[in-house]
Amino acid sequence: MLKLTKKADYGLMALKYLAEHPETPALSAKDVADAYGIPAQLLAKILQRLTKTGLLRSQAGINGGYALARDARQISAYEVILAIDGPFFITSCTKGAHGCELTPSCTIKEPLARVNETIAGVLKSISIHDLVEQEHPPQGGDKKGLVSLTV
Amino acid sequence: MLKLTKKADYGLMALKYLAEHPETPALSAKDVADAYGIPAQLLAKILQRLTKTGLLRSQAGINGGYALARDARQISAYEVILAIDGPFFITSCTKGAHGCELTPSCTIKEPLARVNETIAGVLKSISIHDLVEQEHPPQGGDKKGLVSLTV
DNA sequence: CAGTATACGACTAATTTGGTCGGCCTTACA
DNA sequence: TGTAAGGCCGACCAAATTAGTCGTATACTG
Ligand code: FES
Ligand code: FES
Repeated sequence: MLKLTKKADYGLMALKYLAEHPETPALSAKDVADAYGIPAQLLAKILQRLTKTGLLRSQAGINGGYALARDARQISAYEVILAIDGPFFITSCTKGAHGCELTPSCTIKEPLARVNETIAGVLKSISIHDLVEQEHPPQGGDKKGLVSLTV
Repeated sequence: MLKLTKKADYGLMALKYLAEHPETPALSAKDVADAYGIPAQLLAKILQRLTKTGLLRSQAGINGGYALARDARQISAYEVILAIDGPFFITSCTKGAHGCELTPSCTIKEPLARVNETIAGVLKSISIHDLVEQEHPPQGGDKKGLVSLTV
């Protein structure tokens, strides 16, 4: 409930791993999968998807693999999740398309849509680079990426 | 993905409905279920759970039913969701108990835990009363419950 | 060409969620 | 005092989603 899918998690982990190895021109799906002990074929599919959405660049053939398409700072967690799991809405009813015709009396969705935006905002404010940074977390009064919005 | 379960949704709807009818001493699960067209038995179970966690007061017997245990302002969406779906973590690995022993190398969880807290914070800042209020939403520069935290 | 890698779709398995059923206990009130 | 409206609870089944596998085709390197 209200949690990332494993695929999205894997995706983030992989991107982070790639961000940590900027020297290497490309890392194969297997390399990354082995590093974290996640199913290679599954990760492969995930990376393929990320490639299709433009977050990664791929190279087939020997010594091929994947590399970030942009700087780690320019890739937000939001993009990754979006690419892997598709658009997400906290409310069950999509609202945008045709509303919740079944339960027209329910007005819960409106305020919840804001929660949704808030979450999206937070996710957008986190970049892959941030994930790498916080590897060694105990830094003091850090304050970048301040999120502030009214509910 | 990253969405409320229907149960939680139902629960919020029900609480909102109860909040909208403060005159009546108690509304039966069936009353509420009919009002929104949701399965009565399922709603009943949800309301029972909310009762057990102290958000509702119940009354058995004829003319019995449920009523809010506290003022609508004092019940947060967070509590409701927590009561229905159990504690939620955005990360797959619970982290608290025994960490992610399987993938000790993964440090994704740390920053994501903050996202988790942010979401929880937003949810906590929304009360059932807010849901009722925003029924007729187009009010101007409202600014209560401002959430602000660093990521 | 041989070998290593991505690309992609179909499929199955596992998990989670949604929903139902049946029996029991409590209370109002006729 | 008995009966019907209602809550309470656990077991169970069904549907949906997610996780993971397999097979095959294609691309690149040397
Ligand atoms: S769930 Fe669709 S309007 Fe409430
Ligand atoms: S998923 Fe558990 S540490 Fe990353």
